[in-house]
Amino acid sequence: MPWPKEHKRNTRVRIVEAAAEEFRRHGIAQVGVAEVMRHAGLTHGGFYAHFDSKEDLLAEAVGYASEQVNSMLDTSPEDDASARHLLEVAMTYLSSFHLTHPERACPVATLGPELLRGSQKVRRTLAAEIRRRLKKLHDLTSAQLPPEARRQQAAGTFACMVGGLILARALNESEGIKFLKDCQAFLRKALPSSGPEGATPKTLRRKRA
Amino acid sequence: MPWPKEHKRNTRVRIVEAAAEEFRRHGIAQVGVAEVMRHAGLTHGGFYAHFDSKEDLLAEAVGYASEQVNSMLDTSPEDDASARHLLEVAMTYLSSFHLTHPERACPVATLGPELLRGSQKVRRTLAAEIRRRLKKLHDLTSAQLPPEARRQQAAGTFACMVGGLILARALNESEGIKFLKDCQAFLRKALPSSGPEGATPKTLRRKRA
DNA sequence: TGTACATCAGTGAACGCGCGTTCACTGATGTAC
DNA sequence: TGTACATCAGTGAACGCGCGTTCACTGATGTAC
Repeated sequence: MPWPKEHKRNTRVRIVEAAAEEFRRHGIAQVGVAEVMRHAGLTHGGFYAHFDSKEDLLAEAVGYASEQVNSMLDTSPEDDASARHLLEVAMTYLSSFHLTHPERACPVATLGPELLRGSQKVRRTLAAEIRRRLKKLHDLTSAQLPPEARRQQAAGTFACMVGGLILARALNESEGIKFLKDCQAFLRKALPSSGPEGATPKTLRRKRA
Repeated sequence: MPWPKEHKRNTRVRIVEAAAEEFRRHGIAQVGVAEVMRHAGLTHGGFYAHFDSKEDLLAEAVGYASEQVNSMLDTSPEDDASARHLLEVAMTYLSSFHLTHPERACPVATLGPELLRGSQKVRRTLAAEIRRRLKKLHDLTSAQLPPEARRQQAAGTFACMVGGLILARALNESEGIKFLKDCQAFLRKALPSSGPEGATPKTLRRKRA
């Protein structure tokens, strides 16, 4: 083998990263294969040695972006505890950082409806990522609640996160940030804390170790 | 004037209607000017006698679609009362009819992020329509609540509506309908009823006349 | 150790299609006489 | 009332650009000897 084993694999990853960033920043139709390749430090001709089509790249980019957001949600800037509450995850999602960095943001919020018009592969990936995130949010709800209540909290919170970010992005920046804060406050009131005493988010943070 | 006065104006409206429907059904990039014109019963050449560009048409189509959704929200299938509660509006928005009819659905949910990449005119129209809807929802909140609570309810409910519909559309139909129902239930619990007694939505319906 | 070689990741010119936009023309309509 | 005319809504061929995709080629690399 004339090339280091991982060389091509690494290049492929670089292309997916570039695509995930550019698609989210500028939209799918607005970003050509050539532009993605340029951002990966390559020329467009080599693209089809890595992917069958632009749509296939898109499907992978969606998976990559979703994974990236999942890890963002798992770690908050102010809180390095490993166990996080549903409410904290929602607060991170509805943060102004997330608002002003579409290139690293949730692909549902940045590309959402566009993805539904993609190939079957793209739609499947999107649906799978949504189910995964939904389950994740569900697992963060209080185990003491009845099953329907947990499902409803996960669904409603997820919806509020996605819709909140999209609507905030459609307004101007300062208006958008205010809108996010209102969504945050709404969820704080809507989501009963894990303890029965109605604790504020601050008191919910549990540090480990 | 060789043609009836309103002839051209009517044609223009037909083009906007066709565009509002096709863009929402298939996406902006997927629907060409020629296709819109065909749906309006015309050929593509005449388009520029009515609009300066596809983007200008899009801006008008967004306004038209938004208005259409506003009137859908103002009238519910089961309730012809003129005064509707915030919760009822949200239930209508999160209905399976709205889910399965993207061509008549809310343009934020069907086109959302795509519109942010449009011309300034498109973005301005979108932002204006969102502010208008937000105000409308705000006015439906209980006047007895403190101002921030009303703002937060309007924002959070709006976010939950938009995000709920988008996420539901990304899942398959039966899964999507379940998801919508969970979002509905979430909002029913989150939104305190106008009366202090915690009435269910049914009891909130006030008929006039 | 050095050199010829085979492999294959990456290059860049080219193709072809779709679509937004333009423009010279057509023909339906109301008006003047 | 009927007819010639001016107007302008609508037609359809054509242009040109961008982009997804293809393909013959290049050249960097590890290997065999």
